[in-house]
Amino acid sequence: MSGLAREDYLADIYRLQCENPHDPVSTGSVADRRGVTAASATAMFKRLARDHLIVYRNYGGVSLTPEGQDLALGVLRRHRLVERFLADVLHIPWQQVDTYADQMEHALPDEVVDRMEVLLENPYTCPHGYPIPDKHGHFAQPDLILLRDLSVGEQVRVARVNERVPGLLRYVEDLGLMPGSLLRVSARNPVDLNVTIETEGRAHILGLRVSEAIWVERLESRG
Amino acid sequence: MSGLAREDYLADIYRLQCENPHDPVSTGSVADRRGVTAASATAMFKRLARDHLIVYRNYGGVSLTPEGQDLALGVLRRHRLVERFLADVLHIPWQQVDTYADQMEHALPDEVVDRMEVLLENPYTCPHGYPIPDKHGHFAQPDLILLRDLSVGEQVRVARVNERVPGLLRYVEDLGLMPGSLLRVSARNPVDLNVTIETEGRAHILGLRVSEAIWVERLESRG
DNA sequence: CAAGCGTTTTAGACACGCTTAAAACTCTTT
DNA sequence: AAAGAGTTTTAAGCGTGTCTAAAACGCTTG
Repeated sequence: MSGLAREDYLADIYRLQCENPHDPVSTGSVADRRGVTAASATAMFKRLARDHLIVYRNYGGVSLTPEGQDLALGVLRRHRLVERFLADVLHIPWQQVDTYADQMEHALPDEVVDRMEVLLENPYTCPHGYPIPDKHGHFAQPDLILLRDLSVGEQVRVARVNERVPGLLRYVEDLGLMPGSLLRVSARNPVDLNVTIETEGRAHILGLRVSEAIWVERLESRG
Repeated sequence: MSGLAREDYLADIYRLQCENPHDPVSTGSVADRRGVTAASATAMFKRLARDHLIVYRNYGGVSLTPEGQDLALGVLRRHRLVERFLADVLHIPWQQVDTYADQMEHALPDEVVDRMEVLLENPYTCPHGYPIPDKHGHFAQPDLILLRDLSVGEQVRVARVNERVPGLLRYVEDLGLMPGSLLRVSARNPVDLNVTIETEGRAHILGLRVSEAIWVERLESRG
């Protein structure tokens, strides 16, 4: 009845769609993300398409139907609320909450998720800065820029850190660049694309792998 | 790899074993408890026996191996800690926590369960009074008596209420007979087996269905 | 435009977990 | 001891979700 893996596929399709909104999501990218073979992804696509949760054309990738997107947003809501819960209530390090939330998110009754939301006082992002959809699938979409794309001298606040880049969370924590941290771009190297930033009085040189995994928001300018 | 339903079967076999420690657990009783057909239970028994988690003889019922019992106790631990968590932290009514915990218990990583235990300050019973095994499967086994078996005049404390008797939790709550409540047996009817009790100044007549679903402990008598 | 490479789909297989229907067994009852 | 009732097991089938190996496709390159 329920279908356990289905929702995971839908959520991953949604995430991939967001990362690259222009083209449809390829079989291989979903298979990679889920850690299964392309053949398995194809088989799942057929089931999801049969149930009108995705649109699937042979050799042409997939996209979510409105119905599929609703389900995907529900999974993301559960996932990110659970992450917040694990971090804020159970004090589990933020490096681990994504993995744990992946395991837990399917089994949680709606009422439990809703009560967690109340307990947490309606957070609107997960600990890594991704938005938490409300019960109707709505969520804030603030104007964020990749750290990679900043100019020298800009002062910004860290808003989001990609939780699926191996080792990044640990690294970012050591540097004091968690969501909410303030930083200033003090230099850019146009050849190797390194970015030098200053935060809490210390300077750090960030490579491309890092600077394109961190989103920031410009500080409100007055006047 | 993991096997989702397997653990449910093991836990239910354990529960049934406790209810009737003398004979082995029958196929039908497990099937009833799990809400599946006897054929399904038989099929699962073969898988569990193949993996040395139960001992299974054709037409002869099943019993847990030490390994199977360890797993079963782990499930019970998770189940009852989650119940406590749902009741105490998320304030979900105790009538519902058993159902929700059933859904959640498989998906919870050990670390999450352990942190819940710390947050709850190491409770040793679930909200209905069943003991919570520790990480090694050990748990307190206090001397409890069925309310059914009390004599007139005895003063006792409610210790445990069977959470799987339909409607009982609601009924018991209305009567003020939650675990911890004190009561005195004021009469017994030897024909219809009704028991009359007094609690908080009010008297109630309890039928057999109720009196054999509530365990009590005798109050410490001072020497 | 054809060759070739990488991606995707098909084909065939398997484990899990469930079903119904029929056969086998056990136990009680006469 | 045979009959019958109730329980349990077998048999056959279905959906999910995965795999490997082989075939089909599509795109880039010579």
